[in-house]
Amino acid sequence: MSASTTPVRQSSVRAHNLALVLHTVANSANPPSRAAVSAATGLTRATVSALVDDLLAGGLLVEVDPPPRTGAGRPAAGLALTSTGPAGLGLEINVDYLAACVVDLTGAVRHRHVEHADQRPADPAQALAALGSLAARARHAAETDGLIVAGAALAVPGLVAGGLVRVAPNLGWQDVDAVQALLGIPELADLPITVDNEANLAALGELRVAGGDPAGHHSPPGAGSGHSRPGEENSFLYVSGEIGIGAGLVLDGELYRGVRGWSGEIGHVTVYPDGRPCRCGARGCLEQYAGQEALDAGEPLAAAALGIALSAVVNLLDVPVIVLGGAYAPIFASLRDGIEAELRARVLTSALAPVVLRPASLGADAAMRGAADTIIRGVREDPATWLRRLT
Amino acid sequence: MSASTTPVRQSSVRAHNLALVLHTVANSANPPSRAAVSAATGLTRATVSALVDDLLAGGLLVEVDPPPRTGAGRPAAGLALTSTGPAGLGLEINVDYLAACVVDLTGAVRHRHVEHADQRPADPAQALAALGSLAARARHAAETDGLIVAGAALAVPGLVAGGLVRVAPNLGWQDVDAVQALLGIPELADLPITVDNEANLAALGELRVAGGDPAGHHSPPGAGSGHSRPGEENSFLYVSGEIGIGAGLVLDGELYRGVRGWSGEIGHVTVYPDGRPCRCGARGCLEQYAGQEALDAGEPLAAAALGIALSAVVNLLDVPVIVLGGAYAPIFASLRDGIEAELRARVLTSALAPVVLRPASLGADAAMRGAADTIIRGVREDPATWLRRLT
DNA sequence: GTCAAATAATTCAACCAATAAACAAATCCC
DNA sequence: GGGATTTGTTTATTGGTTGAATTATTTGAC
Repeated sequence: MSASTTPVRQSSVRAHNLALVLHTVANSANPPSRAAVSAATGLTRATVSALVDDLLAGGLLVEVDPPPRTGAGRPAAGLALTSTGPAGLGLEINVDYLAACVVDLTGAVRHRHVEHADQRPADPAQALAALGSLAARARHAAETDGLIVAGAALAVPGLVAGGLVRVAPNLGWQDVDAVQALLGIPELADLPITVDNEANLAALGELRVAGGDPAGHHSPPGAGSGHSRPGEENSFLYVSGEIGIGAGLVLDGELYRGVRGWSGEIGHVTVYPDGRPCRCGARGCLEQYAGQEALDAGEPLAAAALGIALSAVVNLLDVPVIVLGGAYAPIFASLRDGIEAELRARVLTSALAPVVLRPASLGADAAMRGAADTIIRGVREDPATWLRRLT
Repeated sequence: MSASTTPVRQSSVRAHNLALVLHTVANSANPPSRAAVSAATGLTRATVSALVDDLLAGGLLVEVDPPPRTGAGRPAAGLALTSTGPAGLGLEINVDYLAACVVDLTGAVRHRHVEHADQRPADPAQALAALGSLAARARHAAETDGLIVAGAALAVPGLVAGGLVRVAPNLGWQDVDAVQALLGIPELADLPITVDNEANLAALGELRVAGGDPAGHHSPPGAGSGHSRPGEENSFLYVSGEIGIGAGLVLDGELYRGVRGWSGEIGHVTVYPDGRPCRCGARGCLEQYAGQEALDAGEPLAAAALGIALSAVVNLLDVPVIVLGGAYAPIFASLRDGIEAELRARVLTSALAPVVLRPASLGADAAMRGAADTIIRGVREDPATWLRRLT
């Protein structure tokens, strides 16, 4: 418990407990009753009732048919996340497509629009205008479904700091204020919008699938019961192989962005100190051996180079799981043995517990999904703010 | 705000705010008044008064002479951490010495006992018995000073997991239950005792000096005002060069131990994939080029190898500061240029903001100090539990 | 069929902790 | 000495959880 710097008042207690109840409902396999939530959280039944009332009134929970009866007693009312409440708008701009999706509070993808087109000839303003109209369409479709879009997040393949896209080499962008551009579109002007790096958001997308949430489409092998586990699958490195190689690091269920937001530059980890020169100016960067260009050229060292760099990550951070995404996902089978051989040899603790290596589950949608997830995650973790919004 | 899994009651509010007040007093340059604490925290003066009363009654704070008067108004009563309250017992066992120290709530070292002797011939039980009697003497000395030892922490040069020293190669230990051994000594039997890796604890010792706490002996260059800063000096990598090379990673003021507690194994990060064989079985590990044996042999590649490995850390984690400790501290000047050249070349963002490299400030005492700090940190971050102890 | 047992959910008084505002204390400055 | 000013305490109020009692609804036994 690190002493945060803010005072706590009674209302913070309520905010916390609202989040706790929502979280418990979200992570239950079957719609739980108030009594079940009470047992799971340690809160009194009376308190849970009061909190649930607020969440029902605020349109975050709904009562559904109870879970199958077990014995005697008054039947319970099942609780579930609503599918007509707040939703997140996930946006992505990449070299050869624009995409938008809407995810509801349960984590279900309700709308999905993808527009294939080479963005490189377009200047940032043009590309963002096109994305904006795609986003506006997605929002409109969602709201005719009864959803309320709570915010939007944009994934870009580049370095983001202070809300600005500092540099996105493959788009040819530099210091672009993407948020301002999107806010300039009338249909989006009222939304809170954020930008983040594509690998970071894709990592969050994988988190949704892997850990913490049965609303995701598959359970990881060996995962325990529905509750938030301490670390096993909640800590992993997501590696996104594109032209460059980016990584999103999730530690204990939280994305670690670094002090200045520049973490995850695994593409420029040195693999062969005297190796090939890299466009970053150094020599022997991973990107030169395992970037998409090297892969396309049939680089024989790709898997070994990845294994060496990943071994460094595991030795330093003790992350138990590595997820390969982007261009790596489809060729996972051909990379696996080469990477695992290096991990076995180079990770000091590999004998004690092997590192789990797996392909990304969401494919090309990971970043967009992760972007939308950040929005609904915001509502889930702070429902009190959402409830206050109803003036 | 990640929704934790525990409910919050009113008493948690009090516990949090007690910690907040204590933290604020600890991080103030001059003894603050209740009103100043109120202003700094956002809590009401009335609330601060009530909290301070508890902390005074519980012997964590004392009233001292007020800070120099400024203008009109009733004079304030200054508040300061007590130097006769709870204290932490820091223990260290290493290849050629045993050590114990006592640190009070203000962070001052009140007692320090070091016993030079080669521990390698001794078996674990012998070594721990000797350390135990050193610890008992330190505790006795502290308690005749009016201190109350709140707990002890032990630093060992090895891999610790589940409270056990799994392996400490340089001591020749394997699966040693050091805590049990120490608890077997009558004078220590009532203390909460923990063990941790030497590099981890040394990192925490450096944190005390570098960030967050003016009670440390020097302020870092460029550090801001007394308050807990977001990241600058609160995130760093501490690298401890001994026979092996360990690292303690501090992110946002918290030690990151890894999912299984095995983080920080920088000594086995690959630097030259086809390089010298390492006793871990791999090739080209950093340890072979920058471990103490290589340094003693005058290895010319030491600085470069360190620079390569550290560049990987910075690229991955965006840590702005690297602290060199252990055997590196005394030869810092000779390593600096070589390391910085690699960092400049290989860290992608080095042009945007250079990585700060500095020697450890605490020298050989870092781990022992850090161990003691973990105890008083426990009291500082959760004063409510300490207060409850007075049945 | 009726009644007892069991389980779910709500109501209500008590309690705890923070707040706001009034009040008391101690000093400065004219 | 008296107003202005700041510190610290007192008191009533409010928000939120608790625990016990109460109501509601079902199963199962006789």
